[in-house]
Amino acid sequence: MVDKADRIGGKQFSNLSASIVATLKERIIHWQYPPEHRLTEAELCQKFSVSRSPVREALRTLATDGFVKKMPNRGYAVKQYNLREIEELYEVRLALELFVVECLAKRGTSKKDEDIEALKRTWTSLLNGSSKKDEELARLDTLFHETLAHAVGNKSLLRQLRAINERLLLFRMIDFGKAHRVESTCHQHLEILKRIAAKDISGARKAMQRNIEEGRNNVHAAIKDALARAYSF
Amino acid sequence: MVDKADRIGGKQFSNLSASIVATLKERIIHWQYPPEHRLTEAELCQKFSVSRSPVREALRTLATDGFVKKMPNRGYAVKQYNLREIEELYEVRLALELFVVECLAKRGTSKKDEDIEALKRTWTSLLNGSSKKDEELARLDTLFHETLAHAVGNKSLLRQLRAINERLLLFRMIDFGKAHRVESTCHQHLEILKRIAAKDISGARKAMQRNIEEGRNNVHAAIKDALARAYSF
DNA sequence: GTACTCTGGATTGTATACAATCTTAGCTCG
DNA sequence: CGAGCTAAGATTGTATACAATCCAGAGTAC
Repeated sequence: MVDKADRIGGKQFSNLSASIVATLKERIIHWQYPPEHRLTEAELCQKFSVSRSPVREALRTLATDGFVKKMPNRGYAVKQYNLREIEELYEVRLALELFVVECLAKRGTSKKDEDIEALKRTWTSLLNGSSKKDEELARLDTLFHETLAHAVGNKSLLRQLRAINERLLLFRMIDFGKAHRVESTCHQHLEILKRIAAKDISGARKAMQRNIEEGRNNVHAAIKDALARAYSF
Repeated sequence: MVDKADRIGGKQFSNLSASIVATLKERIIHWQYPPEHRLTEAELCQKFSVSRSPVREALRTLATDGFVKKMPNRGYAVKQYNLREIEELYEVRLALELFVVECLAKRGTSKKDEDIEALKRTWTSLLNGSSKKDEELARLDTLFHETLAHAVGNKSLLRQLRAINERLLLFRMIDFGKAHRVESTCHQHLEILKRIAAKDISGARKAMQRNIEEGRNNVHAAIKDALARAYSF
C-alpha cells in the first residue's frame, strides 16, 4: 500500500483516496489538465492502479471542493470557471478577509504575536530586494492571508478562507508570473499590518480591500489570456 | 431500490446515500441522537438494511457538512458543538450577511424584486397577529435570510450561507420555541428591508447586525439548557 | 499491585462483482 | 434524407469479501 501511495504522489497519505485527491488537485492547479477535461472513475483506476472505491471518494471530495464538477451519468470533468464565478469567489473572499482585519484591528497586535511579527519581517525583507520565484511568492502571499485568519482564532472562518483561496490559487498562479507587482504587494501587506497594530479599523479594512481588489483586477486581466489558452488545447 | 428509499426517508432520492444523509440530518437537527452518540458503519447498515458503500458516502458527506465528526479508527459520532464553536459560526455568518445587505443596499431594491416584496408582505402579516407554529417560524426566518442572499446573485455566497445556517438550525430550533420574540424579529426584518430599499448602507448593516446578534444571544442563552439536557442523556 | 504482552474483536480501507440506468451510434422505416 | 427505435457500450450505484489496522481487556511476569 505504501508502494502505491509513493507511486502516485511522493508524499505519504493515510489512505489512497487522500493521495489521489492531493495529486489531482496539484495537477489541476498547475493546469496540467485542460478545463472540461473528463475524468471517469474507470480511467483514474487504471492510471493510479487502484480500485474504484478510493477513486470514487476522491472525486466526490474534489467535487465538493470545487475542483471538478459532476455530470450525471457522464462522469466528472475538471471544472471550468468563468469570469463571473471567479468574481463571486473574490466577493466572498473579500467579505471574509475584511472581517479578519476588523477583528484583528479591534484587539490590536503586539510584539507577542510571533506569527504576525514574522510576517512583518518577511515582507520587509522582500521589499528590500531579496527576490523570489513566482511559485514561492504565491506561497508567501497565501501564507500572509492565512496567518492573519489564523490569528483571529476562528477555526470555521479559517477553513472557509482556506477553501476559497485554494480554488483561487488556480488563477493567482497565473498572475504571480508578473514580478513587477511584488513591490506593490509588499507595500499593501505592510500597510495592513501597520493599520492593524494601530487599531485603525477602517484604515485596515481599506488597506485589505485595496490589496484584494488589486489581486482581483490582475487576475481578471490574466484570466482572459488563460481562458484563451485553455480553449486552444 | 425504491422500496428501500421509501422505508428510510419517505421522500424519494436518486440514491441511497442521499436518503441516508437526509434522514440522519433530520434526526440530528431534531436532537433525536444525543451529542457524541456513536455512529458506526456496521450499525447504520443494519438499521437501514443497506450495504456499507452508501453508508460510507453518507457519513463522509455528513462529516464535511459538520453534522458528525470522524474519530480515526473509532467510527463517527454526532458532533457536539461547544459554545465557542457556535460563536465562531455566528461570526462567519455575520460577516457574510453584512456583505449581503451591503450589496443589496448599494443597488437598492424596487417593486420589481418580487421575492423581496413577498418577504415584506410575509413579515408584515406576521406582525399583524397571524401566529404560526415554532417550526414554521424557523422556516420563515431561514427563508428570509436565504432570499436576501439569493437576491445578491452570488451562488458561492449563497451556498456558504446555506451551509452555515443549516448547522445553526440545530440551535435555532431550540430558540424559536419562545413565541414572544416573534414581534421583535418582525420589526428587525422589516427594518432591514426598509433600509435596503432606501439604499442606506450603514443603516442596513446595523439593522442586520442587531438581528443576527440578538439571535446569537438568544441561542447562547438557550444553549446552556440544551447542553445540560444533552449531558443528561 | 503494576507494567507489559498478546490476542480477539471491532473498525476502517480496498478490491471486485453485479445490477440498473443512461448515452450514443447505428439501423430501420417512413 | 430525417425521425424514431434498438442494442451495445459506458457509467454509476450497490453489495460483498478480504486485508490491514487499531483498541481494549485478559492474562502473565516481576
